[in-house]
Amino acid sequence: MIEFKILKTSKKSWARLGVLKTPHGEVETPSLVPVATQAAIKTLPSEYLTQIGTQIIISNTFHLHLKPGEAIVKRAGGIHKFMNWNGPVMTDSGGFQVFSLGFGRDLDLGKIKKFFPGKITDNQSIEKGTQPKKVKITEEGVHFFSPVDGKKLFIGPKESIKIQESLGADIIFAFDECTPPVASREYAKASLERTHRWAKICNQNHKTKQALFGIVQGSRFKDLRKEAANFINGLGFPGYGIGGDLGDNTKDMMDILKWTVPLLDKNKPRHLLGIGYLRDMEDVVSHGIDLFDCVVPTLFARRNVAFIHGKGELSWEKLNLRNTQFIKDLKPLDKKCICFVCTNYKRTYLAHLVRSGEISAMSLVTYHNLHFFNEFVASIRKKIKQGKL
RNA sequence: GAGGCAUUAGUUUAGUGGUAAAACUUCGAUCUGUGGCAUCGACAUCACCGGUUCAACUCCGGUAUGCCUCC
Repeated sequence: MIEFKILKTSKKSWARLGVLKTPHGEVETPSLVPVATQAAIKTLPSEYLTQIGTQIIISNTFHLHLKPGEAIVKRAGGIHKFMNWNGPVMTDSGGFQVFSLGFGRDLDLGKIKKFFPGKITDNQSIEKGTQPKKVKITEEGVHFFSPVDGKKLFIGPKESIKIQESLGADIIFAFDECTPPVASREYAKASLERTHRWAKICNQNHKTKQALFGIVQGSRFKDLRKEAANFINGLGFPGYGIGGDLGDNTKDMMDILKWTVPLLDKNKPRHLLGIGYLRDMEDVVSHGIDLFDCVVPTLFARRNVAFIHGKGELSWEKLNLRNTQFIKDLKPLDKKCICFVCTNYKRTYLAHLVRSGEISAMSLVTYHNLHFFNEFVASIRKKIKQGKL
């Protein structure tokens, strides 16, 4: 079980400061949840997570089911022992893979709509009844293929819950369909109704003391989002995820939060699924979000992009360590950063590692980026505490 | 000295009588509940000098350089 304690509610916005208590420790909220898809923060040993301010991580049902299989994780004593991380853990339900391996793969697009020349047009939309090419979505669940070996597999609400119970995370998510950003209203409505039926099934089949979060879908449509928030709120989950496509830009995303957040039980934590640009973080928090997971700090690190302090407080810059200028740069990665990497390594060396294809480049930048993001969120918490947000 | 073959992007190679293709490198950009450590751009007076032709990187001759064979 979890317990969510709100320490302070902002008078200026919907932001709040809280503590989320789990069987594996406490999380100060708002908090970033780094992504450990395959029970690993890529390139980083679990021991390092604490020193970079990580309080909770999220792993993935679909991927762990494929490899190594939940039985193996259970046999090892559950996901915490399996990966030697004794802090709080969430598992995503596999609902995102319905999208990422389905329409996302077909159209080569992410869940925030962007213009991809030649792939989609402005007015293209996915109509009700359409299926992705390789994934088949039915009333009972979803027929997937394994990205590892192409093998077919089926995951529905019951299966997802069962797998997540075997994995043993502190917080688990209901199985949903993450809808594509080009879904028509009719598609989104039909999908939402099915996601709601699945949410009920997840709730009924859930037997353990793990906290099961319901997920609010509804795409970019106001009435559907409100309907979703009301419905999910009515099922009595101990927390909520807000997922699916979140419009075309930050403003749309904020609109969606404005529609949904007020309809959710204010005493329960709200998790914004998959969102975490530094650019949006204050906005997201001021619209009432307590937790959010994002691959940006870790994924960008492996693409040689480091995030560093900008001039002011809560300002930042992006550094592409591949750029020529850094090979001769004797400055630390981020002179305002106190992390292990910034206090010990110079840009010239990191740039060299990047150019030489040394694996440690990814590791060191991942370490720094997570430190930076965690510190960034800590500054936001401080701002709420001081009444500035 | 004679003969043969070769010379195309930084590198390694395609290719065609109508101003060039790929991989890697280099330069830059992108990435939001992570199938891929990826994706998308940029970068060449086709060794040099002549000739044939409406048109030559392509055909012909010469020069240079390299490799091979023979004397």
